[in-house]
Amino acid sequence: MPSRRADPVTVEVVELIGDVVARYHTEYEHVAASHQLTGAQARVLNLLAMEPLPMRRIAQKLRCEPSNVTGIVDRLETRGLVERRPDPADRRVKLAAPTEEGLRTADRLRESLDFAREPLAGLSTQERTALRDLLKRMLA
Amino acid sequence: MPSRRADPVTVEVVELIGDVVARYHTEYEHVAASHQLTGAQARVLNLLAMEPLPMRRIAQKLRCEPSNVTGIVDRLETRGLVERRPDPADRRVKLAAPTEEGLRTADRLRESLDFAREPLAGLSTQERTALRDLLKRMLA
DNA sequence: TATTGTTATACTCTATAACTATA
DNA sequence: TATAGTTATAGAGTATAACAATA
Repeated sequence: MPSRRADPVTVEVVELIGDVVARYHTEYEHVAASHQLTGAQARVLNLLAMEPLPMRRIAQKLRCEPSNVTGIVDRLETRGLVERRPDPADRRVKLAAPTEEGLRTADRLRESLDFAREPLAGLSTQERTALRDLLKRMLA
Repeated sequence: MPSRRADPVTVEVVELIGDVVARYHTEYEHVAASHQLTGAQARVLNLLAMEPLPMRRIAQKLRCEPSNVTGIVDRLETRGLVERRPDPADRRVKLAAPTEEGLRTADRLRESLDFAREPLAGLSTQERTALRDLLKRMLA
């Protein structure tokens, strides 16, 4: 292998992706903070708004240890945004589910995020389609 | 404003960007960990490998409070990867600079990252160019 | 007076290991 | 015995406020 040095365009794309990542992260944390939530809390609340999940599944989605989820859900529960329910099928399992207020907060969170993520507005439909296809291929 | 609901393609692109962000983050942390560094430490070391910086500037680059940089640089300094130097022009300022070993680590880190980021290899030069231009417009 | 870096403090996220209650 | 969730613990990143040295 004479060299794995990337060509100039690849280097540019990698840097741009770094920019996208930084921007995405900054905006996500900012929107979460505007709802008095940390990034991790916002992610969990958003997950649970789609469907209630066992603690273990949350950890898998977040790619972290199950012990961490206990604290995150604790804090959401203290805030009245999430509640733990027993799983009728397996008494070892606790299902974390959003409360009514949690669902409302998740909705407002998602609206803010849609808005914050709208740097795409400057692209035409054709361009967005092209971007979608390229990103898909890249992640394949 | 009747609705700010995004069109389906935009939703798809936003989700794909979320995937890219997650993947980038995972790989960055993984590569950093393989060098016994946290993500924040790797980012600072990478910054300093480009040029020595005052503590204040590092905080600005990381978008965090200056007090946090003290600890991160402390840990890099304990590891012998970074050193603090006085700024001859302003005795209040401390310049953080990589040691020889720090530069070597930064080089190996960057090589690993180039390799890890190579999902781009599946795209042709034309496609990479198109992706670059779309990302640029998106970030403009 | 204003600025640079640090310290002190408190909170959150993180992983590891040990514990409990179920299965 | 294996699994789900928790607790205990320790390390790291984060923000805020107060401080010393220097400008």
